[in-house]
Amino acid sequence: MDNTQKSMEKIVALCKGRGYVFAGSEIYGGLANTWDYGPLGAELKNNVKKAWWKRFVQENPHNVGLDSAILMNPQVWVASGHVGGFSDPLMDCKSCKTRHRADNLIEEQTGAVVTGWSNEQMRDFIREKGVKCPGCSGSDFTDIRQFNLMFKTFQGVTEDAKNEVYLRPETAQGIFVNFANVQRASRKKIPFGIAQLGKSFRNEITPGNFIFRTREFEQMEIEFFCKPGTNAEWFAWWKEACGGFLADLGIKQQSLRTRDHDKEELSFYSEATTDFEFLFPFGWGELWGLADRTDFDLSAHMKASGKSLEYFDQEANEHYLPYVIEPSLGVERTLLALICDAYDEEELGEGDTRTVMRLNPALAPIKAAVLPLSKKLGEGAKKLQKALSKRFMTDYDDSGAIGRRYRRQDEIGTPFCVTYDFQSEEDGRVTVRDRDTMAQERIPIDELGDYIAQRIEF
RNA sequence: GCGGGUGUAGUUCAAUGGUAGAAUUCCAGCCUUCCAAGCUGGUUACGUGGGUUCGAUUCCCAUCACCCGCUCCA
Repeated sequence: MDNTQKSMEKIVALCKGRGYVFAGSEIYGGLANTWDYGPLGAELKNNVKKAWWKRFVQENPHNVGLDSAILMNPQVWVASGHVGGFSDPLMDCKSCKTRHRADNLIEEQTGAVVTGWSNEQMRDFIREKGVKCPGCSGSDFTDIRQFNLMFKTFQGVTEDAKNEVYLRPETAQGIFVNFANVQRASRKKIPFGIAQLGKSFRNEITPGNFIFRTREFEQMEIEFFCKPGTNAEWFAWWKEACGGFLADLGIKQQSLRTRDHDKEELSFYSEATTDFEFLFPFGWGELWGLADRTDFDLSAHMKASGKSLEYFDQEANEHYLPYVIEPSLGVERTLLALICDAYDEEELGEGDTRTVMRLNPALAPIKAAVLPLSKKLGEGAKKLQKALSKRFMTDYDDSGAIGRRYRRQDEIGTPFCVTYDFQSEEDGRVTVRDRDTMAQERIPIDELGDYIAQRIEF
């Protein structure tokens, strides 16, 4: 089944009903676009982050980790271009009610380069040249308003402009400003990468599609520093690595595509950009952005801070400013992609269906559920669950018929259901039922932990 | 933010100017030796705030949230 045939409503309902994702601040009527992760969502999210960290920090010989502050010196955002460039001049067409970026309209229709223009200059220019609305060809626009995508807040107790700080709109800058620190402390040689995982905030004009685009989100970013001239090679390496990681997470091949940006679409500082796009029920959406950012960021910070961020290559006996390959992945988007891909309604015949989340066992929130066949078997079953919980997230369910309990676990993606029956008391074995194949196997209780561990390794 | 649409149990859907019913889910009990069985009982809803009215879930207004577009991006 293609993901576009799946119903986003059903997926959202399941997420809410079973404790993956709740609407934020719900008892107060909610707060737009905020989502809270329930018991299962918190597990899944952690598992995704752990998998990423394991693959790209723990197992990768080049990379090290970092956890930098969300609040940074405002000059960082001036240097990075976010204060000036991370805001859009928007205006609405009064007749057809569509919204447009003033700078884009001018550049498209007149060829004029508007860099550095004030909003008033653009407004007057639009009126003078009769720039038209692409929607209705009219030219009756509202005034231009600036939408800065960065959240502002105040550091310290007084709310004056001096203490104004921003919530970071990306984790990347924390890496760039620590480039020299990390290189020195870790004694890493180029090529090497710095990985960081954390929250970022963007005051998006139009968020939406459940947890796909939110104003508060978590990123998994790597800045990979390499010698200028080797960047294309490393870009190709990372493209491979990103695709491999997504495949290993369990993203289906037919749900994924890559899209290389062409020259016109590229950011002015980028030599190459590839988007990994996922087929959500609402269409293709970007999951992972891979960009060759040249030395744009380090060079900007070097200029603005006056501190050298050059790298000295002992072997070649030369100084240079490294180029950067940036794979930037959204945690919530990955989570949503995994859930959408895993969601399945399976026909069992005679009108009977079961909802199954075919999550990668390594990522599943609950690894094993212990289900005593009868409540009378509670003592032995609870003992078993206690032993398993030393190693894995487990669940225990003795309520209702056994079939119903299997279905509950199917719905939340638990890979293994362990049934403790009357015979278990005698022979010390339990029935392990596989979520995907529904096959059953008798396993000795003392081998159960290893049995599960082997099957959930990432 | 602008335009359009929508708001009744966790979910899906009723009814009504006189304060709401069902299915399913969930919980408890009985029964039950492996895939949503059965029986009994139970919890849970008119998004929020005003207005009109003797009385509003129903009519009006505002607000909040969600969905679809515009725009942006991980």
